Amino acid sequence: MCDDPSSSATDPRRWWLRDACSRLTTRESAVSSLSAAGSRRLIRKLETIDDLSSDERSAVEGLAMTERRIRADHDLVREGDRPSQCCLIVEGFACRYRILDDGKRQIFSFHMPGDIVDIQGMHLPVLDHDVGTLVTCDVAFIPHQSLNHLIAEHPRIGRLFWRDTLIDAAVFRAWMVGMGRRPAKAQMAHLFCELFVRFELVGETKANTFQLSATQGELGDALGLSTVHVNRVVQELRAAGVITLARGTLTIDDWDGLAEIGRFDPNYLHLHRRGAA
Amino acid sequence: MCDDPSSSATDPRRWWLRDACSRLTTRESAVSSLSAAGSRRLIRKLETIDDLSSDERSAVEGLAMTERRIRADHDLVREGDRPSQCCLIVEGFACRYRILDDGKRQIFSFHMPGDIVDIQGMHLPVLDHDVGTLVTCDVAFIPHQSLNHLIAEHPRIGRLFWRDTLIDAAVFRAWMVGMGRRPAKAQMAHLFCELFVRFELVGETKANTFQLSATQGELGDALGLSTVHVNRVVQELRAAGVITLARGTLTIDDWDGLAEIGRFDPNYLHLHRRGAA
DNA sequence: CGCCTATTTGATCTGATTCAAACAATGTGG
DNA sequence: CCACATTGTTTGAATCAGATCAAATAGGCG
Repeated sequence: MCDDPSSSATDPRRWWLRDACSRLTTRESAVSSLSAAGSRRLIRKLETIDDLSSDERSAVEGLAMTERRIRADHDLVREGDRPSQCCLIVEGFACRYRILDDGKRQIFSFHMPGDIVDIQGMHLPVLDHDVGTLVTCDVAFIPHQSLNHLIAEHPRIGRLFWRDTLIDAAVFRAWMVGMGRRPAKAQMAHLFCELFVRFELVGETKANTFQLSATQGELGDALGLSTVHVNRVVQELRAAGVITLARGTLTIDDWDGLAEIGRFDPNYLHLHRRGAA
Repeated sequence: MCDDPSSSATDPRRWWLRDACSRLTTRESAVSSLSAAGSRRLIRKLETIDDLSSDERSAVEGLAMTERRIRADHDLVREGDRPSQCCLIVEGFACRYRILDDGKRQIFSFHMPGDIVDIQGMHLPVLDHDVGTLVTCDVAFIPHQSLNHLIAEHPRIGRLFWRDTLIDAAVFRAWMVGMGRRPAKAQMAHLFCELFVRFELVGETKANTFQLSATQGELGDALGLSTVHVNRVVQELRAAGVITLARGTLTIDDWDGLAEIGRFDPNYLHLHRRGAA
């Protein structure tokens, strides 16, 4: 983790984060609690995958969680870490990514309230990529032990986590299609559709609007495009009248049009509840 | 499945498969057995993830399997299927892919003996992509029921499958890095390194050589490149003296050179045994 | 041999990158 | 509350990696 600004500053591969960290002036606030917000978020997320019994819900509420506020552009976990806890996003927006030796970055996924970003750590001892915040986030840390106990007592919840992992992989595949075989405009439209549906599921939309807390450069790192090109494609989508994007707020003005441009078919998200389409 | 050539011929989206299927002159041979070869392959594969006890090994040997020979360019499972069994590759080479509405194809992963290509089907009722053979394959079909029983009796094996799924996702991420942020030459070199390591693990290499049963067009569909460009990049790698590729045989003449070009670091494969590097 | 598919080569085009600079928004300290 | 610093967005111009189109060559096989 990037608690200490100097830790990343000494790592030459982390130049972009070093800059980010050097802006840090105060320490993170570390608040320990059972995080009612955290379990509420997690329950809501799990219920997008399948129903929970009241018994299962209260078991999730019993998870041990330590909630902390993490500033923007800080890592929650790093490649090579051997974590003993999982990170649940309670508020904010985070991403999984990898930095290449030439300084380029590839973002693999975006994460929103309710997402556990490193469930992987429960089964593979060492992480193969980083997870970082894109804005200030409230993050609940859940000991593996506590999760293992939950799953042992409630095997159905274990299966929900497995399904969540598989949906994660399905999202990777959808991104691969965009990067490998689709023009930038379609790829970006598809991403916006995906994010809208996922935000909608966890109650983070207002009408046709949601907070897209990523810069155009960060969108480029996710789509495999340059900042400049992202900007031009955003303008194309604006000109097509399908979206409005300003100051971190994305409004979908014409869902059908956007979905058509992105050839968006939400099947791959394996929604349990009806999607936004 | 594409047992019947006409089934795909009627699907307008399947033009490339229709061509492939129309070549079919004889029916598949369907041989039912307990497939000693299948369980041997599966055991070997699982042991690349973690050790198995002799008890666990014989439990895997007890899995119900029906082995069949499937011709090249046929689907094992299709998007929208609700499979009741898993497909284990016993011999051959297969891939997961998706066809876009403009006829373009994106291949998500390659699969070799020992791989179960649709473990996903055990937890998500409906498949979101296709799986097809690239050459004639021997495939063992294992009922979900039988696998569920195995996992219930041997939870450690269940955890191995979970780890395998997570490694699968790690491979997706590695490909995403290549597609989004690396030049074609590095991306291709990385793929060749990955395939070599994976073939080596399951005993399918001879010295520095393995069968790469994919055309340059298929490699392009995996890398997000055109056939023509694949050809030119292959030639660059040949000229660099790192590989020989002819008639489906890939020889790595200079592992260090190839790994350097592809910035290949096998950590993401989470190998239990020592890799080929 | 003749057919089919895969590989290779050449020429041209284009989507996207890179470089450079202006502009807008937001925040900070005096 | 303004001056200034910082980050993010936008625009323009030049360039390039890789796509596309077209056609030749080479293997593999009945």
